[in-house]
Amino acid sequence: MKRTTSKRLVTISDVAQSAGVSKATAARVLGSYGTASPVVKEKVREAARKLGYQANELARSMTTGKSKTIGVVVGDIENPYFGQAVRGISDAAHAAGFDVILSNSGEDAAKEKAAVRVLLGKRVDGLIVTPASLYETQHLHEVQRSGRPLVLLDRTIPDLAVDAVVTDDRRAAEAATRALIEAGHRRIAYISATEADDPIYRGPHQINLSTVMERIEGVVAASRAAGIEHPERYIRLGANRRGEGDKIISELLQGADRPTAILASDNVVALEVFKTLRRLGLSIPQDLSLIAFHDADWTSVTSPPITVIAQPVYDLGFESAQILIRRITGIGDAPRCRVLATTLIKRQSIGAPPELQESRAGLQKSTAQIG
Amino acid sequence: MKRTTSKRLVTISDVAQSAGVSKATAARVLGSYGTASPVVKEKVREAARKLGYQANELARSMTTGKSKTIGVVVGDIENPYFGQAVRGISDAAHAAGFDVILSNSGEDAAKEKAAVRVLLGKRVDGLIVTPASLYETQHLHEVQRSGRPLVLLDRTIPDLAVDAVVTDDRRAAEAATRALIEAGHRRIAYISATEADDPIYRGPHQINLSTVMERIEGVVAASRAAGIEHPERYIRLGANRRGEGDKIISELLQGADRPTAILASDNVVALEVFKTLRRLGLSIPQDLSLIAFHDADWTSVTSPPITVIAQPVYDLGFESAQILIRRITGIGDAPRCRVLATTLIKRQSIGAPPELQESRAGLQKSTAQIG
DNA sequence: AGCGTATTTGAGACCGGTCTCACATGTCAA
DNA sequence: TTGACATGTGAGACCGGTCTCAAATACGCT
Repeated sequence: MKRTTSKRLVTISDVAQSAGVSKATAARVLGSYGTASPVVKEKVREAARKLGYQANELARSMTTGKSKTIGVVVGDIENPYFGQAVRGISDAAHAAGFDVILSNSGEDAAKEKAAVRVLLGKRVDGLIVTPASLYETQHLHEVQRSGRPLVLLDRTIPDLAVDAVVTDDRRAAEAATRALIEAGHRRIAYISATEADDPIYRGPHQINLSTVMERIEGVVAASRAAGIEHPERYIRLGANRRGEGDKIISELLQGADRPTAILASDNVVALEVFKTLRRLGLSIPQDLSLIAFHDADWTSVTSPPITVIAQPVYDLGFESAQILIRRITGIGDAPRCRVLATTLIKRQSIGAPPELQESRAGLQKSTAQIG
Repeated sequence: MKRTTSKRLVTISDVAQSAGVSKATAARVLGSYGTASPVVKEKVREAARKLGYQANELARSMTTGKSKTIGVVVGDIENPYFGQAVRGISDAAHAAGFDVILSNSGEDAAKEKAAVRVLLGKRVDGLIVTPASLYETQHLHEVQRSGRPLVLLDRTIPDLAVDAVVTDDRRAAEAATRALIEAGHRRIAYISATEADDPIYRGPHQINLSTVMERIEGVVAASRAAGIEHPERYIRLGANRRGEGDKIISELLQGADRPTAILASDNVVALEVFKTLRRLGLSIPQDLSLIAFHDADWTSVTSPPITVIAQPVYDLGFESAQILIRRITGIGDAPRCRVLATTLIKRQSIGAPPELQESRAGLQKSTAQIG
C-alpha cells in the first residue's frame, strides 16, 4: 500500500533559492559556463550538494540541441562479433564523453527502420548502424536528411554517401580460398549465415549484404584464377536458422561431388560444421578442411584448432565511433570508407583433400578423438 | 566547404501552422491524447507527413516525466554471458515499448557509479545493474532515493531492498562439486575470474560479489559433506586478467598435492584451463576433470565436450526487464529476489581421478535439473 | 426554440535547463 | 570626477512538447 510520494527531483531553481541567488546564476555555476564570483560559486555548490541536486540532462539537451549520446543499431548483440564491436564503440564513446543507446535489429530491415526512427526521436547526436539490407535504406537517407551524422559499421551501402568502417572481406575471402587451393582443394564451399530465399546460390540478386557479396566475389575470383570451373555451385546461404545449418551442411557433404573444404561465414556456422561433421563421423582435416571468419576465442581450443580469418572487430567499433564523433564535432570533409585489414591465422584445420592424401601417418597426436 | 545549413527540425508548431490549427490541437492529434474531430485529425496528419514531422522525444519526456527508457549497466558486453542477458533485456523492453541505454562498467565500481549517475541524469524510468561490488553501493541507494525502480541482475546485495534476478549459484556449485565427488575426486579446485587482491583464497572478506560468495559456499559445503578436509585450499581468484589465468592454473597443477578436478567460474576461465592443459601436455578427463559455469555454445564441440552448468542467461535478462517494467508501471509490492534454476549438463569432461583409473567406466551423457 | 450536456478547440502555463541582454558594480586612466 | 571597460548578476525568453482550463460549437431532448 505504500505509495511512493511523488518525489519531485531537485531542480536548479531549488538550488538557486537555497543559495540565495538567481536561477541564472546557479545554472552558470552548475553548468560550468559564463562567469560567477568565487564566493557565489561556493555557495551554489554547497547548496547543490546539500540538496542532492542532479542536472536533468533531458532539459539540458533540449536547449543545447546536443544530447551527447550516440545511437547504435546492430544485427544481434548476442553474437560475440557484435558484442566486441559494441564494446569498441562504447569505449570510444565514453572516452569522448558520449553515451550509447543500443538497439537490436535482429537483422530485420523493418525493425532496424523502427529503431532508427526511435533514436532520431530521442535526438541522438549521431548514429552507427550495421544495415540489415543493401536495398531498404529509406530510413538511412532520412537520417542524412535530418542532418545528423551516420556511420555504417561492417557493411556498406553503395548509393549512400556516408562514412563506413568495414573489413576487407573480398581479399580475406580470396586469401582463404587461395590457402585452400594451395593445399590442393578444388571443390570449395562457402557457407553463409545470411538470410536468403533459397539456400542454393543463384546470383547476386539474392544477396542483400555488401559483406556477403564481397566474400562471394573473393571466393569466386580466387577459384577462377586457379582454373576452377563454376565455383558458385558450392555456395550456400541461410545457414543461420536453427537446424537449417545442419541440413545445408549435411546435404552438401552427402551429395555427389562433395566439397573437400568449407569456408564458414562466421563462428556460429563453423560450430554447425563441427557438429554436423561429428554426427556424420567425419573429421577435420582428414575428411574436410575448414576455415572460418571471425577469430572467436574458442576456435583455438577445438581439436583441431581452426584456421580463421581474424577481423579487428573491436577496432571496427572503436573507429566507427571515433569517426562519428569527429563528424558530430563538426569535421566536414567528404565521407570516407575506412577498410581494416584482416589476418589469416593458420592453425590445423586445413589438410590435403582426401584424394590427395598419401602420408596420413605421422600427424595424429594421440588416439583419434571421437565425439 | 559545404556548410550544413543548421537544419531546424520540424516542430509541432510548424505542423499546426501548416494545418491551420492551434499548437494544442496538433499536439493532441500527433500525441494521440485528448480529442479531435476526424477532419482535423486528417488535416494535421497530412501536414505532419508533408513536412516530415518527427516528435522530439526529449521534449515529450520533459513534460511527461517518463522517458520510456531503461538504463542498463553490465560488467562487460563483450562477454557472451552479458551479451545474452542484454539480448533478453532488450527483447523484453522493446516488447513493452521501452528503449535501452547500455553502459559498460568493466566490473569497476567507480565506473559503474559514474554510469548510474549519467543514466539517472538522462532520466531513465528505471535501471538494471549487475553490481560490481557488494560494498560500494552508495550510488544504488541513491537510485532508490530518487524513487526510480532498480533491478539487480545476476548478483544480489543483501543490504539493499530491491528486486533481483539471479541464478541459484550455491546449489549449482554444490551439484557440480557433488558430481565430481561421485566420480571419485577429493581434491577439487574452484577457479574464479573475480577480481581479488591475492589469487589465494583467504576468506569471504576478499570477495565482493554475491555469486562468488555463494559458489564458494556451495563447493565448500558439498566437500565438507563428503568429509573432505580444508577444501578452501584449492580455491583461486583473479583468473580474469590476461596471463593471470594461465599462471594460476599451471601453478595449481604443478604444485604438490595437485587437484584432480577443476570447477571454472565461466567459459573464459574454462578456455584458459584448456589452453594451459594443452601447454602442459595434460588431457581431459584422464589427467583432470573439468566443469564450467555457463553453457557457451562452443563447449559442446571441444574434445572432449565440457560438462557445464547451464544458466538461463537470456531469461535472467528478460525477467529482470519484465520485473523492472512492472515496477515502472506502478506495482508496489515488496521487492523480491527471483532465483532461476540452473542445469548440470553432463558431457565428457569428467572422469575418475588419475589414482583411481583402472576401469574406464561408462561416461554417459545426461542432464539434470538443479534448482 | 431553448436548455443542458458533450465534444472540439485554442490560449497559455509548465517542465528544467540555457542563453541573451540589460543593468549594477568595480577598476583604472585621464 | 568622469568616462571606458571588464566583470558579476538577474529577468525573462526559449527549446518543443504536454496539460489545464475556459470558450466555442455541436448535439439531444422537451
